[in-house]
Amino acid sequence: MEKEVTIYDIAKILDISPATVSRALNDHPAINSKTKISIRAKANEMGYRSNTFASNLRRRSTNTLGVIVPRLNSHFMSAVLAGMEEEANASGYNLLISQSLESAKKEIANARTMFNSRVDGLLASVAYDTETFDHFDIFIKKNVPILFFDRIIDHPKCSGVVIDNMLAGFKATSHLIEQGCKRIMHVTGNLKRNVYSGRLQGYREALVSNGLNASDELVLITDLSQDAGKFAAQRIDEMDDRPDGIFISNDICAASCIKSLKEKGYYVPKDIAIVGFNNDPVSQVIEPNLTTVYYPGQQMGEVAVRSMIDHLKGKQLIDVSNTIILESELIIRGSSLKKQRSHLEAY
Amino acid sequence: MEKEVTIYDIAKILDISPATVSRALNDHPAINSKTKISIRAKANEMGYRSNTFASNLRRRSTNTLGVIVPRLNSHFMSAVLAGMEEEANASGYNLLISQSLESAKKEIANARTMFNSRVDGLLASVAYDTETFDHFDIFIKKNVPILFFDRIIDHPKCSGVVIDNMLAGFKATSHLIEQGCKRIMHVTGNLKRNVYSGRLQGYREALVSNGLNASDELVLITDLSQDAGKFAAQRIDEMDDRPDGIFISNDICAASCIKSLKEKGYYVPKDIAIVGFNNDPVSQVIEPNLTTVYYPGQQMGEVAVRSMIDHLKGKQLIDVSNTIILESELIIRGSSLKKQRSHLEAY
DNA sequence: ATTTGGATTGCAACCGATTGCATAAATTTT
DNA sequence: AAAATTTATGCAATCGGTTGCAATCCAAAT
Repeated sequence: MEKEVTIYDIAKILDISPATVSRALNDHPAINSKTKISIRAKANEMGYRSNTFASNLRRRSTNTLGVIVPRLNSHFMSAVLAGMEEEANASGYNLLISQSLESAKKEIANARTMFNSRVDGLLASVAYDTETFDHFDIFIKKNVPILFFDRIIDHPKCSGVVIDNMLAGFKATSHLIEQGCKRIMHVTGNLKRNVYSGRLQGYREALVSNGLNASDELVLITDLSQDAGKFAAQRIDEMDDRPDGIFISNDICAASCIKSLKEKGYYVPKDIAIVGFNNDPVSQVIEPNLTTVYYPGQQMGEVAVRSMIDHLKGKQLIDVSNTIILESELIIRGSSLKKQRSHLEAY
Repeated sequence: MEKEVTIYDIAKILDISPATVSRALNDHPAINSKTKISIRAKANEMGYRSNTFASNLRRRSTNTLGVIVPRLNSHFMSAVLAGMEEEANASGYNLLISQSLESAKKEIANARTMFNSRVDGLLASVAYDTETFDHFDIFIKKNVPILFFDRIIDHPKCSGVVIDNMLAGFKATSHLIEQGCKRIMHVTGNLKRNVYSGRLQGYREALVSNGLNASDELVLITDLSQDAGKFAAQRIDEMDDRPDGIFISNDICAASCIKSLKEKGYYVPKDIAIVGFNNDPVSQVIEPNLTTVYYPGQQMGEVAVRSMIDHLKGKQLIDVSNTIILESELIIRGSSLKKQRSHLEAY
């Protein structure tokens, strides 16, 4: 184990003070540029690396952002994290990542850990069953900025990065209506979460403005898992008055639902047209290919980190508690096309 | 912004020394248990939180593990990370995660960052085109343990967590042979990576031991992307002597290949049987469902972190440079079943 | 009553970088 | 040439825990 080189070692060799070395390495304007050059050269030569802890301790900041996500292993979240990582890395920030596994309890524990690790800022997408904001209060109190993404909590001191879920839900449903669907079902998740309640609202508005049935019996609240897709298909099979279109808030769930429906002998989209959400890889593999809402994960991650870092560096926009809304886009594929070429893609 | 509480504040109030407070909070055996209790109570009451930097600075360790992966956004890697996160979290370790995006250059930069962040240990799965070990030398020199997982590099000082890729490749290929395939193709990735070279070797052995053609023209080296799947199908379509079975080292690629083959009018598995790798969600959505090799991602992450932490805590097993081999399992689905019920799953 | 030894606690020196203030050196102004 | 600035560097305190070693306390042993 080699001994670590410190600024003291450099100072001693060059016969100057550690303070000067520190300033030189941080490009402080008060240091003569020739001095800087020689110090830097020597530092390199000696294999010096700055001790982050000493620096953090003194400066009282960590250059680390905390990230809490519901699950790491979803296509969407992977994309978000990939974006975050790239952006953070480019600005010299590190990410401390943890997952709540959709449990509020674990989320609370994670928040605590992040807090104790003294992250400079927190990026969070809340769990399925998170009810309160309490566990984030400590951050607010200590002035640590919080930015929510995707699944956000409205709070006067926090900003957020989202898509317009209402609009996305509206577009998805309207598309089904255009394709001739008259009785449209919606399979969604916990309505405490903005993403699901927003989409539901968009779905309802589309129905209402077209004079279609928007009753609660057509809304199925699930955990949007693969099993939930099966369950939905089962449920539909048992209905007297079956839907001719379904808007499902998650592609994995939608794909599994299509699969089950086909097994039960229904034709998609002829009998039932389906629209999913997320543009997950499965949407391009299921037959028929799944119409879905594209949702810019990578970009969401990038934007979230960028806006957090800008905020930390004092460059933040005028409004601290602003919400950034990213575009989403309906990608039309076979699973919803009743009118055009639907016979080709039917099965 | 509230003032942070330190052990000095606690010490002053209780009229004891900071050293005692520090020891009490760390459950040091020399401290009287009653003293401990009262110190802990007071610490809680005052909202004390330990300053990690001061602690790290003094102890010269970070309680942080660095993780370098090729990509964050794959199903397999998400599972690995989820496992790592769980295990690390349970032991009070943090994860610093970065992705190489399959580029050796970025991997080198990431390694440098990890090194400068003074991670206690490094967990890595190397990029597609990593050629040398050089960028990891600094860790070895400073005695920072490195553990490779999945895509490993053999090095006397590093341990690894893998599956038996050769065996998996052998099983997958043998299965195709059992189903009556006589001319089996293999689509794989960069052979510098153990995972691909191992599977290739297993594939060859299965062919050879069954007296089948194991020539190079049947091996297609690609990046295993979706496009590569299309490309493979295209290539097959142009062949004079077409294969009747394909073993593809990645489900995403395999699914896309099946899709393309179907579009070109081939029947799977009747004309061409296919086996993939990874048990990605798409494998259960593609029609016919994809036979694949299950690969315990979550468990791999858990084991990697656990074994790293055990090592760091001095509990490591006798052999420092051991390799842990996890079980993989062939999951048989429709895409390879020529004999049994194949007509049902044919299309 | 004195000694012995384990159980507790305190002292004080770190860990390595940062920074307000003072000082010295170089340059300009008068 | 002396005074006033400007420019560069150093001093020393500080961030908050950790830990080797010494000191103290108290009950058991002699």
